[in-house]
Amino acid sequence: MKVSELARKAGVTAETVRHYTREGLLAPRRDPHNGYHLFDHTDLERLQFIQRARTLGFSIAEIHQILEHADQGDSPCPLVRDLMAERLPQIRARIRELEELAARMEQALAAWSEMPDGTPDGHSLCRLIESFPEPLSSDAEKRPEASS
Amino acid sequence: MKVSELARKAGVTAETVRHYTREGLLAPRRDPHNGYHLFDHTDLERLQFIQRARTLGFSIAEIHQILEHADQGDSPCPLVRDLMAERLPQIRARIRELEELAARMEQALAAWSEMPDGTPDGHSLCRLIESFPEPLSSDAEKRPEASS
DNA sequence: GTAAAACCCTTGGGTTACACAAGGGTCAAG
DNA sequence: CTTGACCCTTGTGTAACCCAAGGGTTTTAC
Repeated sequence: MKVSELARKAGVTAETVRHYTREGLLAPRRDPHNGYHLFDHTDLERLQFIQRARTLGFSIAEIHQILEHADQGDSPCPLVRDLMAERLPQIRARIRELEELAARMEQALAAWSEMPDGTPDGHSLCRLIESFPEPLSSDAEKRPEASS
Repeated sequence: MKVSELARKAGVTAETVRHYTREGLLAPRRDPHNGYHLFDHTDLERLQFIQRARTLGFSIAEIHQILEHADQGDSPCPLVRDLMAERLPQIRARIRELEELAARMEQALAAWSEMPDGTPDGHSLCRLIESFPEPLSSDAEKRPEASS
């Protein structure tokens, strides 16, 4: 099958399939006549595997490692376990950070009602933001993805 | 003061200061003699404001808007409130996603003990991953930042 | 007084996981 | 045989910086 059919069966875009192919996660045959990528059933399984791994938080680079192990006949499972054990506390930490962030924002919104909007006067831009504690210089705080 | 001094006082890297300057968040004077950026106290306040806003989840582009409002003498507070009200549910949603992710990973690690590692056999790459439910094609699940 | 250390500048490339557009070849249907 | 639907590759953009290179400047130390 060709790119779009594989993409449809797996529920991803054709661009994603091409991306994975470029990155070497998928290695389809080529139609020698026109250069089209030709995928088979194992490619579909592989793609579904990739998707499951993505929902488990693995990066493309990590999945690449996992697939290489498997392709060499080695069990990738120990690697997978190590990666998970490494990532899990990071996720937990991230959750805590975001919870603190949400708490700060709620606190800010609540404080609003008791604070006049106030025009910036050269010493204050927005009290609402300025009234927050200065971020400790050595903080483990990482930015959330502000993807509005 | 010069770049490094401002950076040190605010607890960021000199690169970050230069980045904000390039992006127009900071507009230091220039030493006409050598072209160095020259910051004053209001730049330090501005930078600290930026940092607080960052810990509140605002993007650089949003902070740019906020600062522009303030620079024109308008109160940026209503804008800030709108942005927060918009972002907060996104943060909450993100927390839920990450919690589900963490739960899946824990489930996976727990399931491990009852599952042999198993060499990939052409139909299975890693049961641990494959035993997870197929991601529903239309999922709102966004990837966590796998920055190990 | 001068040489090395420490800073400053700009430009350009790298990071993640794709999305999107351009420019052009291929293929099935009418 | 001409659309329209695909396919290909290549290049660009995204967020918020980090880092290196190449080259000027200032400060410090001997």
